[in-house]
Amino acid sequence: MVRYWLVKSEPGTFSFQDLLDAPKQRTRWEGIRNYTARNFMRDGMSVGDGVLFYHSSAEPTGVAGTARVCAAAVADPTQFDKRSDGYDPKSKREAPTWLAVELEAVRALKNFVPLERLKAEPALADMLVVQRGQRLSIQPVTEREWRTVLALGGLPVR
DNA sequence: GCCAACGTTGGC
DNA sequence: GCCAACGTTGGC
Repeated sequence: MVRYWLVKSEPGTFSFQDLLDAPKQRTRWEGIRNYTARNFMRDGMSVGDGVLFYHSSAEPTGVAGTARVCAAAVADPTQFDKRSDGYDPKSKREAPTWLAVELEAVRALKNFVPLERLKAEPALADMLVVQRGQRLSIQPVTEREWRTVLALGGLPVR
């Protein structure tokens, strides 16, 4: 069953263009340190799921492109790396606390869809990313929301 | 840079 | 197990 997701990234740290430029256009989605987001990766995300790549803390904020899950969640290596911001001294190698899926770029939206446009779209009124105070960095997206965002972005909906 | 909203931590 | 304090997120 294919599902849909939205992931947030600060483009100053890792933008959709960075994903397009990455080897094989893939990256491990490491550094997630929120239990709800981790649980989505562990229990929800499957290879092939569609992903909206959202730029947060940016000018403008909004959806820049689409990606897909290309590998299921494994232990996030940065939790064991003392030099990493994501280092977690409480996490044990035999029972890792934090996980990371792998994402692969699919394509940039033809038109970047700003948050303002998402908020203005009645079909997206219930979408998590437009809700006030919603800061989850990995969010489930309904098929209808997925189709609507792709249409706003000028991509054909497969 | 501000600050509202939220998640996590830790004292009790 | 409660909840105040704290740190972080992220829009503006």
